[in-house]
Amino acid sequence: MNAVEIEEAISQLAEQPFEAAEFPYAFLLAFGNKDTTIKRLRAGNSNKSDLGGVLQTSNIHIKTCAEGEATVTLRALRESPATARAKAKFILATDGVEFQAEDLTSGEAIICPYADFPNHFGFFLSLAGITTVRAIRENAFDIKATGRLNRLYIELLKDNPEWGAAARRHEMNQFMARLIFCFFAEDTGIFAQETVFTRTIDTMSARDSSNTHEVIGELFRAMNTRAEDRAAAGILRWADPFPYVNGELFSGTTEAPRFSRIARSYLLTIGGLDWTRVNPDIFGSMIQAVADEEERGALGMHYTSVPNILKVLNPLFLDDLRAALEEAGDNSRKLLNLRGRMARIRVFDPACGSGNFLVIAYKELRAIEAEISRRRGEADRRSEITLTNFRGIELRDFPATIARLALIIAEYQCDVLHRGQREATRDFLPLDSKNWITCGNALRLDWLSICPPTGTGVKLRGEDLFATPLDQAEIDFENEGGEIFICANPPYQGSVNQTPSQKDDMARIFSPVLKTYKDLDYVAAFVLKVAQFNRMTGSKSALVTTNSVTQGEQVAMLWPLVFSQRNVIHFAHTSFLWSNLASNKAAVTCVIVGLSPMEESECHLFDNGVVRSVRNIGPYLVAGDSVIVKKRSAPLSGLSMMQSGNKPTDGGNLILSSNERSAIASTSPASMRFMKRYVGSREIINGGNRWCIWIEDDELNDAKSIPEFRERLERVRRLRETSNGKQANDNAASPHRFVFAPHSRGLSIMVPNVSSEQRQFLPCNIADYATVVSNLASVIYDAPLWNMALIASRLHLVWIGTVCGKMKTDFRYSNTLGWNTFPVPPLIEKQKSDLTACAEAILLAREAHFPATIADLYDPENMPDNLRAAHDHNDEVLERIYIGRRFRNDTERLEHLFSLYTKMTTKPKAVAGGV
DNA sequence: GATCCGACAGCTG
DNA sequence: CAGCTGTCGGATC
Repeated sequence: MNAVEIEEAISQLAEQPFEAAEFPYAFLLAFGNKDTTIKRLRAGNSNKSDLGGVLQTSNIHIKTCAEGEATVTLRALRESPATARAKAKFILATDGVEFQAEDLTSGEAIICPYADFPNHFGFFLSLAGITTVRAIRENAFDIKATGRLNRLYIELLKDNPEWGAAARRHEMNQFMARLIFCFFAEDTGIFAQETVFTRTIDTMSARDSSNTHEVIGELFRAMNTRAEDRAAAGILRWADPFPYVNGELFSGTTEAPRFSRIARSYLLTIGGLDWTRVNPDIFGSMIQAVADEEERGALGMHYTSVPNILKVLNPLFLDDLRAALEEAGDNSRKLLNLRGRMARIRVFDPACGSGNFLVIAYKELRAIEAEISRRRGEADRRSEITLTNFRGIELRDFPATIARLALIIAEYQCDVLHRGQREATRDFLPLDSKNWITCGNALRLDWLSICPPTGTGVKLRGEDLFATPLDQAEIDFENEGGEIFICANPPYQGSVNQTPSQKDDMARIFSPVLKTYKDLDYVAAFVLKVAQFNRMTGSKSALVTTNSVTQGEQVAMLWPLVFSQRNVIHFAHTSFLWSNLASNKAAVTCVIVGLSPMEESECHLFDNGVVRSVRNIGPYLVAGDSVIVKKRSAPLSGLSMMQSGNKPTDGGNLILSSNERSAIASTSPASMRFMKRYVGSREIINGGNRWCIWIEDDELNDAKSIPEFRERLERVRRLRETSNGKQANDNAASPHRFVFAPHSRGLSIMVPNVSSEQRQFLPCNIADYATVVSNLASVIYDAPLWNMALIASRLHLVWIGTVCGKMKTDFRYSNTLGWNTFPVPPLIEKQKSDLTACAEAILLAREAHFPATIADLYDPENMPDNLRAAHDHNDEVLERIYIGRRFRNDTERLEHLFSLYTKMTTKPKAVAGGV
């Protein structure tokens, strides 16, 4: 269940007559517990309550009671030993009149009339496994309104299928936006009489709903007609009290879809909600899901929390403005200048969704402006910050419509907050008619025409920004001091999952300037376009992106282009986990990169809550020079060749568990010679046995005499045949072979391709010739052991952690990016034999703890002393080879590696003589 | 022929 | 069910 569904279930529960015995079960059911869970609680075997209530382990202890006893009951629940024993997170007591609950983790409590408890449902959301951002939890209204509007939307489409078709989609969206505006306006004093919109529909439209659409249409028509034109337009008398609104919101057709009786009653219910409580930044991001079938299930998936938005906006420009405010103090002149500067600031979000970033930016600017006006003694002064300075582009029609509405609502709320209700209402209508949110594809639109660098309407056309670089002086002149700040959380999409249309967008942006761009994430197109725009207009920008564009192979594709546009990273946030409303959170790790086309003397690097002021930030988002490491197909430093492991592409059919292996072996003893040990990342790290079918070409007939193998090979053949992958197709005729099989004899060194960032050393191990290493690990075949000493070193881990890709924030090992690029001074034989001894010592230290796995041994909390000592010695020996002593810290390690890498890749001959 | 990646995905305590 | 940590196979070079 998502938050909206839970809210609906809870509201329904509160409307029904209170039944003391049933309430606890109904409550748990509303929070998404399964029927079987409830059944077991009823039967008593999973009910741990010692008070005759209902206690669900690790969740909640509920007890209903006689009237007037809620307080004592809650105390009893709090003090009950069973509550603690079952680790309950919440306690809840109610008599049907009063409702009391407490969050035992945070100590927060709720005491309210029974009928009001649905308004606090966010308090209990963690019962449903939904851990939300606090802002959302506290805005029950936005979730409630979204749920109701969602119902209405679906109901209307049922009766008016043509409104759902592409041709009328925009009208439908606009219709919904108008309704929302009217609900807001009638509750907040924008319409002179409270609830006039809902009441008029209720009284003027027939109960059978047959003319509801006509009534609404007439009201909309009134709001699109100026007072002086109304007589001529023949506006009906009952619609006349409604003011002229327009602002394009009510222009165009004022037709409304037909309403069923159900739809009409939904409409009236929604009108009855208290719309003063709407929070435009949250509401917008939730409501955008209503019109999108794919998103409806994952409500709030793209909600960007306010703290995350401020991570972008504060360092981009708000911190600077606040510092200027601080500096101005009470100096009237300086305050005036600052206000003038702020009035010219333009904020542009080329992927604005429902306008989250713009709304927050607007609110924050208004707060600063209000403080200026307060200090100047002009508290109720009209704001100089205009909505026209907040521009956005959004691909989907409904969010684009909502974004405009959200800004309008934000403007009104800011006026009420900073200037007072009377001033707000007086100046609000009619709405400005300019359109500042463009519905379209940001990667195809000309940003210069949507957010031109001058306020006077001169349009620069830049079809190909590279082909026609504009003269910087000219732009400075046109810009007249108004700053532009770009902020966005554009869509991410890895190359494999891009739609044909997205691939086409990528081609338009990158093909003129880069040969191999197809492995870039979709968001990279926004990064480059932003950098181009910065260079042309002098704007500064900050984007939330997937951390992939600052890692691994993408760095060498994207960042040279960004730097060639003379942009620098003037601030950055290193990887942080995304958080949103969905119960299974979007599994994505983000970074924030701030780009500036100016020379910045001071850059700010935000790393896990700590800010550092640094001279420069490189594309891997580490302090220091902007070194870019390129993939190599062979080692830079005379190391042994490392390869990918063997790739099955078998749908699991060539892979066997221990059980499967012994089952086959017992029926066909001859099968044993065709089965080899099979290891990938998981087996290297966590142990465990897997096996694979390994058949040489000349043994195929023998192997096929075993029925189980015959069937498995047939399944592999079918799978490869029907695959979309060319390589799989090509190998369909030889299902007994892995599609890629470099397996060879001899001692191998294996490195898992993915492993946890928790470990202080990269896991690696050796294998004998009988082992098949999977494509989830990299291998050095027939390996001199000193190679392993390098892999196991702290230096290598620091290198891999910086220049390779990541899985979330976990290490992802790559031969081309990490091993082949690893800079090592030339090694003499003595050094190699020292390192070999180090590697042997590490293996021996591990052996002393047989059968502990790598995961056990390298658990950072419980690493055995002898193993730690062996690694310490290994690092000592290796680091002496680099600089004659231990490095002081990882920063020094990385700086040295980067500088050695730069030397070795630019002047390889100079290094050969010794470092 | 060989990889690097996933607005991820599957396991486990 | 939430934290943890690495599968699998394809598009791309």
